[in-house]
Amino acid sequence: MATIYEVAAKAGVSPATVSRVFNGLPVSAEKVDLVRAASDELRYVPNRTARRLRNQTSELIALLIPDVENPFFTALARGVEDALQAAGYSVVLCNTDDDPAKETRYLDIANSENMAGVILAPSSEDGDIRHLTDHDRPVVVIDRNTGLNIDSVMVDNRAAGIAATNALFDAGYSRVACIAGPVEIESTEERTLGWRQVVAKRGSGAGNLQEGYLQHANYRVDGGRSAMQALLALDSPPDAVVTTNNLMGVGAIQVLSEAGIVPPEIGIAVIGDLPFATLPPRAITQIHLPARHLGTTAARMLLERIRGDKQPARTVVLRAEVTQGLASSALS
Amino acid sequence: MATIYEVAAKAGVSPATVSRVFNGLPVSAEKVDLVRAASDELRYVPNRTARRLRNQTSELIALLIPDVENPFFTALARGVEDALQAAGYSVVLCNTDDDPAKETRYLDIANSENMAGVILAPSSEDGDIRHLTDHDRPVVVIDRNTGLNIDSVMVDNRAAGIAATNALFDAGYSRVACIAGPVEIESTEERTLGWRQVVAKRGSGAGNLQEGYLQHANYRVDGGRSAMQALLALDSPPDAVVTTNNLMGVGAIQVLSEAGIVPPEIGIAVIGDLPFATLPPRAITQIHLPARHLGTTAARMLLERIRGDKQPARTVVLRAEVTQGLASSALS
DNA sequence: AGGCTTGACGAAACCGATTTCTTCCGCTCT
DNA sequence: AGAGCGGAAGAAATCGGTTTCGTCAAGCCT
Repeated sequence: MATIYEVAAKAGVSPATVSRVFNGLPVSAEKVDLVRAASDELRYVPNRTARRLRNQTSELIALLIPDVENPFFTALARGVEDALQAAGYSVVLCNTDDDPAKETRYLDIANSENMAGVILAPSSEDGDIRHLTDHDRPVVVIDRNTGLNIDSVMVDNRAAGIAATNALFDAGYSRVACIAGPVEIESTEERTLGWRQVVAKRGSGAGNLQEGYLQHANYRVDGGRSAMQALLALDSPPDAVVTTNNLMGVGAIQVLSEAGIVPPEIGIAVIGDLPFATLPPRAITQIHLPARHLGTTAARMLLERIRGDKQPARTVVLRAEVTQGLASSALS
Repeated sequence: MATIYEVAAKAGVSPATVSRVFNGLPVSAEKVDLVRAASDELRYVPNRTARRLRNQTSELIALLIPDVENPFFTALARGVEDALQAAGYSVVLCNTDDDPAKETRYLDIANSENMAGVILAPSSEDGDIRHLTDHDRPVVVIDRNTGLNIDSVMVDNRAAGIAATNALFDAGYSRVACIAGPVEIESTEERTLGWRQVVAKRGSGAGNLQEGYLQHANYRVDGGRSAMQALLALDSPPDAVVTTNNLMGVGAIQVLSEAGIVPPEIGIAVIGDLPFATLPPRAITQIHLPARHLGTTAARMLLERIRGDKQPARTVVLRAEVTQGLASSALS
């Protein structure tokens, strides 16, 4: 790797002049040519490490997500990347695996690498977010209330839960269960509250909140599977089910489909998208979470901070959008 | 951010001693205590940029993949991460979006950031891989023949194509079509050759290679959709289809399922995994690509290089594994 | 006791950029 | 003509670590 000194020596100028050429500072046309020729010949690429040590900043932005295998987060990542790429930044994706220790480690890296900013998507447990504000590095948090003075982009999770549940009642189902994620996760709890609220109002008769209709499980496919199996084993199983995330929805649908139960025999509403669903469309109600939009929004807010915006922290709330599934009456 | 100089001043020692304490070099117990106390109090974290400028290396490894939204690549990423994490490295994921320019940009970044190594998964077009060997930085390439002296991990794509096609003939289907990716991509072409080879041998009668049974489309869900629609529109449509990647498989299945055609009325073999499939198991033959294993293997090879292994470049070939689908005879 | 090894540790060089400080040159203005 | 100004460009400081080199004192040997 050629250095700026080698280029300077070859061009017969000082390193300062080479630096000025590369940064567009005023240099005589004659020397510009000399420097360009020398740097081309040596295939000089400025060393970012050295530059960063001096400048105390880079064009790298860290995006921390809990699970690269979850389409919700990869869609979000695309949104982030699209927006930041356009602004000349590069995104490095860090998989925290829902592990606060890994999250903290990557945050430390982002700091000591002098990255330009950080976008943090929630992991199940609260990591040491204080690391962030400490170093006055621009940060945007996605879908998590930190209680700190940090920009955030949220989803209206309560509304999503309400919409999902209402859609099932509207379609004619009456015994609507809920497959929820771990109680520690704020977003899934909010969605569950939305479900509970609608069931309390529209559920049939007195026993509107059937024993066992609320299943907590892990946030992945196998969590959805075991929860659905538990629901099917009930004495009076539900005729419809809401799942509070996409992967649990996949698990639930797998179990039903293995048992030969398909919509509209049962109603299914999934909060989140099923990007690789192989079922006919409209068989399932989906509450589309604006994953990509969350990403672009977070990226734009981060860019404003990087450019020096000092206004108090903002919270932007985005809404989900419903795609209607089949009605229960289609059974007849 | 406290620096090593501030710590040294507070502890009453030289910066060299502080550095030695942090790197486990011999320092008297007394001074170790002084330094630890001072650095704790100042919450000192070594600046990685400065360290790297001196050491010319970091514990960061870049993983370049063409599409973060494709489960094959995210599974691969998990494999890479698992192996490297255990060895004390952190992985940054870069999404090249099948764009040679982006690929080149990330490679340049990996170089000028002095990253410890690079793992490169193929994009459709050949980027400027020569950038890699230039800088004698450890590199492993996944599923692409470079012709250069670079370590690589390959999948036996021909065998996968053969296995997929044989599975359909074995199940009793006789008119087997193929939905292939863009011709430029080597891996999909190899799989297509496998299909062609089996069809030539086992296809019915003279017209064993029906006009239109080979559809080229883009490597995504919509590519699979349009190709499947084209196949259905043929005068004599196939009774089974092989898709040369997972996303095209999803698209094909979606189209079939919308048309009310489900296995075993039609045979489907997908090369790749359908991680979020919502169909009953065994409805579809899957040729499981060892994505995660590809990742761990590549990571391990890279680690050997980072540790100074200088042997000539190696190529490791992994095989896919078949999960059998339903037989055509199940129709009756 | 005197020479020699050994180990701790500070001073200073170094990694490769950027940027300030200075110098130097040519030009304008009175 | 001489003071003053401005632009180009080199010398040197700087970012924050690591590492070499040299010093000094303690311990060991004959």
